[in-house]
Amino acid sequence: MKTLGMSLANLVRQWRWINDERLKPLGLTQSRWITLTHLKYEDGIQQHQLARRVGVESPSLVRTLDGLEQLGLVERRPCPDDRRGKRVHLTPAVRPLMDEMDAVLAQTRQQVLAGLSEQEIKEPNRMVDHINQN
Amino acid sequence: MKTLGMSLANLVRQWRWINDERLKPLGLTQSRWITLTHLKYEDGIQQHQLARRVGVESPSLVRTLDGLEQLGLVERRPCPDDRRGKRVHLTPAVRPLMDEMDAVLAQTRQQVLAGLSEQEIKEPNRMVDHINQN
DNA sequence: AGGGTATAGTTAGCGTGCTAACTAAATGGG
DNA sequence: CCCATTTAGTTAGCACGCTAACTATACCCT
Repeated sequence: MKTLGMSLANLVRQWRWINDERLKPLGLTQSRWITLTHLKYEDGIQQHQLARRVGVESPSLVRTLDGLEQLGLVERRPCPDDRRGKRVHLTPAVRPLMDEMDAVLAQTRQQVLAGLSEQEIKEPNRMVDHINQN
Repeated sequence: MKTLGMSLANLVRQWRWINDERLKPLGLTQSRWITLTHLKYEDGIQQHQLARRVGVESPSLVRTLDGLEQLGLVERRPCPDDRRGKRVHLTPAVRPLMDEMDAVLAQTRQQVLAGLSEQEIKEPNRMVDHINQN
């Protein structure tokens, strides 16, 4: 009596649990490491764009950034060309964490995906794309 | 810069959003309709067993059942052979909702899965199984 | 230029998952 | 038989998603 949707939801929660458990010593939670991962590739990106990349609404990101800022891992700076906006920058303090974080995430990923082929791994993306057409 | 895990998480959130949006008029939210779906197949099941079926911890289910009980859709009755336990029963009031709920869920499911083969649909379950071995 | 609309960020508050800690009842071993 | 451990349910409080509503700024159109 379990549909695909329920199974997927459980899968996502377990995946999250594994990462959270391992990254807890670093003070990182899921929303935080996802945000850092995106910032690593687009440091200085504007806040609403970052929200889009991460795939959450603005208010969700606000709280995550508040946490990261308190940890001193991230900095919000005013946007030079738009006085409403803020650019988000990584601080030097984040460097030591990054490598360890990446290692943990890679390990989890490998563990979860072991035994699945390239093609099988790409399948869910088709579903995501399909849904996005609504 | 989006990993499979993030894509899956987004997919699950969107799926949930679609169902919640359509079932809102009935007073149902995700945790509620999932619970009802399981109860439909095992009416009178004990609370901790129901939590296992649904795939959540006991405290999560407690709150969901509180809500369903307030709506008059569900009833907690004492367990005859264990004075600690409670059995969860559907009430007659739930009947009119059931059909509509099933229709909405089936429609969403079809919409999300359109264009995917049987085999592709079963793929995620392999992942779930794999993770469960940790 | 001035006024309506749109956009960036925030705050407030809800839904739903979790763990930790508690009570009451069952169970098992000396 | 009694005490220690386990189990069922609950409460309290956190993480993180959302929408609604607010402020400040930008933009656009007459």
